[in-house]
Amino acid sequence: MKQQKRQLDGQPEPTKSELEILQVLWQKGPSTVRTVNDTLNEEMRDVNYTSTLKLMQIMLDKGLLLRAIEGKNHIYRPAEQQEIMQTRVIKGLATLAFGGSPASLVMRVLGNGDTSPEELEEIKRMIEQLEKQK
Amino acid sequence: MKQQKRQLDGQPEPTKSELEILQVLWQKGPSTVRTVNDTLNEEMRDVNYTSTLKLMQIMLDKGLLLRAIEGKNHIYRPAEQQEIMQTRVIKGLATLAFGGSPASLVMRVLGNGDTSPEELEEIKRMIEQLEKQK
DNA sequence: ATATAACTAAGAAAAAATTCGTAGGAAATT
DNA sequence: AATTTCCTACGAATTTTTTCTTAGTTATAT
Repeated sequence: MKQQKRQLDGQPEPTKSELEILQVLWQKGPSTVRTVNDTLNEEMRDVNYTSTLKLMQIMLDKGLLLRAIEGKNHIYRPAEQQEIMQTRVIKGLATLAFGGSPASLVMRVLGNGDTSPEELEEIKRMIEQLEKQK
Repeated sequence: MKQQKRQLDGQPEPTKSELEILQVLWQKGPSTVRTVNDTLNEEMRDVNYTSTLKLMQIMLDKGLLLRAIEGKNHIYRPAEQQEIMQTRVIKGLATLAFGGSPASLVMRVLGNGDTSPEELEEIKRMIEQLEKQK
């Protein structure tokens, strides 16, 4: 009777390991545990297959993932769009470390210097777009 | 022989609760545990005094905080500048949820719509500054 | 001087997150 | 049909993070 806690109160907040898995799924689209696990091991760090499996089952339980059953395999996919989830975790971090101000978070990233000139241009264009819509 | 782990390998990554405490210290400057705890209780959530104390001691241990002893009281302050630490945690999140691209993180925040026109202007000015420096 | 209040220290408990081991079933291979 | 391989399920152990309890010290006030 505690299993569904996250589903009920507010939106589910993925943990760090959960974010890693979500990122793989966003990249590759719906995938089996095997695929996710292989990707994690290639691109990030050593994880045991059953650890990934267990975590994905927990995420299913929390409502972070959905799955379809195809024969013997299970195919998982994120329950939320990447955009929505990214926005959610950013807001969480802004609250925690930036006095709740996403804008100051942006300033910090930009001030940090590893944004390329092309990216800066792109961001500027986006701002101009936003200002037009106003 | 495990206590100093974080100090040795890489930079210390604050946990969520630790970030809350850092945020108070960044806001108010060097403070006693009492002050930090009161602030947490007023502005964020209920925490027991000794919980805050314990956590700050752990943070001292990890090298996240420094302290000066004044008579009976201990005055804590962040070991790192706010800018540095914020940059660090942002990069962590970018790695975890944005494919390592801080710029796409910025786009996500801006696209999200709760940045005020004034803030947008400010960000745009900042970008122009950055482009000049180039 | 005694009591009260405010502080630190530190171990332990509790909660949350992560990893692992084992069991069992289905499919493929020999 | 037996063996090997690959999968899921799931409890349990581990690790990390957070909270709390108790003890002891110092200052302050009565």
